[in-house]
Amino acid sequence: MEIDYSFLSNTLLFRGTTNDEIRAILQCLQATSKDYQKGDMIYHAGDTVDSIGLILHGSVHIESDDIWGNRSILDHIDNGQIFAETYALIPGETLMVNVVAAKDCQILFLNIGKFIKTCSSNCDFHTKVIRNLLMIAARKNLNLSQRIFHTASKSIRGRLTSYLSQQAKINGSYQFTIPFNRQQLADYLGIDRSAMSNELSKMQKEGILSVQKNTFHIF
Amino acid sequence: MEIDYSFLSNTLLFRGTTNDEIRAILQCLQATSKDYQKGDMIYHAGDTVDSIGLILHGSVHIESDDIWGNRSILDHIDNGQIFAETYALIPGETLMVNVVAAKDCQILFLNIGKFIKTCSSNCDFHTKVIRNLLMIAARKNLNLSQRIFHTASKSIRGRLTSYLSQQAKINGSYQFTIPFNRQQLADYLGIDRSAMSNELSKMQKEGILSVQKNTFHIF
DNA sequence: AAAAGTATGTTGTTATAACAACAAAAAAGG
DNA sequence: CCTTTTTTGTTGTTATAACAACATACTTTT
Repeated sequence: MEIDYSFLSNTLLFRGTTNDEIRAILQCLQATSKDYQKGDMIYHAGDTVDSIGLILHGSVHIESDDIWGNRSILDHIDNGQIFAETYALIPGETLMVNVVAAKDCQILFLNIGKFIKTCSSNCDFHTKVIRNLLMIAARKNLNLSQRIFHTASKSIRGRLTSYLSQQAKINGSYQFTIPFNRQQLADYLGIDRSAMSNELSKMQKEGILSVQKNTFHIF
Repeated sequence: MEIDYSFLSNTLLFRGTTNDEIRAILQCLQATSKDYQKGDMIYHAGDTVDSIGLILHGSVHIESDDIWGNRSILDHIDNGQIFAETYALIPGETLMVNVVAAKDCQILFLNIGKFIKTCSSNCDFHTKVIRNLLMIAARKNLNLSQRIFHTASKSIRGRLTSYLSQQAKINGSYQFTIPFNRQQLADYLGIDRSAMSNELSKMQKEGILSVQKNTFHIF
């Protein structure tokens, strides 16, 4: 397996490690890589896993199929990011979701479950990876909490204002651009797209905000 | 400060550490304890924090006040558990919620932010605490993901079946008892209590399930 | 045991969001 | 540049959940 160390050392997981350390860690983590074609299922709902996936090339979707067969995309994971770390860390916990290749991709699998539990060599670089994992988990936690927060209101208006207020705060400006199109924003907030469009129109008529494409201006 | 080492060594954060190690860790984490009376605000929304709280006695609520002053309880943290770890780990991130004493309580504050960033002594017991923190974060992650999952459906029926199916699976039985009363379940699923009661009645009439208090039986 | 306080179920009304269907605008492709 | 596809906005209808108000059951207190 050809390893691109400079790529890995720029990922959140390996941040702050040297090439030598990465080499050692990959050994510990029993790293293997595998290629997938767009649409391939990488992990199935119901699987138990002990390896996280790190995306070397391409991207994946975290998807959920409900009982009626409706597929919804819960998350998009890009190049350099990891997935399934929660499930790899908690032994025996079954995946609620599918992981599907969004593009052709190459995944590096790292057996983190075994690593956490049994790898005895408590060297410096072990701690680095665990710290990095902790920071990734904390960040993910924050994102999940925020989403729950923004969907707490029962009205479309309430959810929009919650989300948009936060975006304004993050950007430090009443004018900002969001990383979603309308459908994605509606999915994120758990509401119907057309109803949301309608509400945004009303808010513009009321003079609360203005929108051009993904750029919002709150008054 | 009197430290109850046997209590601490039974918490998830200090699991697997000896009394001597706990003593050293508390030093590193600049541990201080403080007493609060029921209703006291421990952390305010908008604060930035670098210390996590570990509950020595009592319990706290994670609360949110919306713009209209409606207070909703997002989480209940008990004796031995920690709070604010996400915010302590991510520098500069402001709290979205209030932490309020649910009972008279004693909180041990641990400066984890500084610890993660600057504490240089990478000893065995440091790694233990970080590992424990990672496991706590992963578990929290899973809980948040599951809540998002159960609130993904737009109908009350859908949310109930999602939640109840999972409970049945966790308990390995079609008969199980949930840790919520009706109001708490409704809050968790983000729906109106009376509407939920109504839906549960319908489901019972349809012969899908039966309920007595918090005990469900799915057919 | 009575009284007060909570929790739960029931019902009817109302507001609102989902849904469907389409038009208009924007982006992508040839 | 024209065609096709995708995205967004608009409208009307319908289903449904929120809400309010109350009755009943269950707890807790004294």
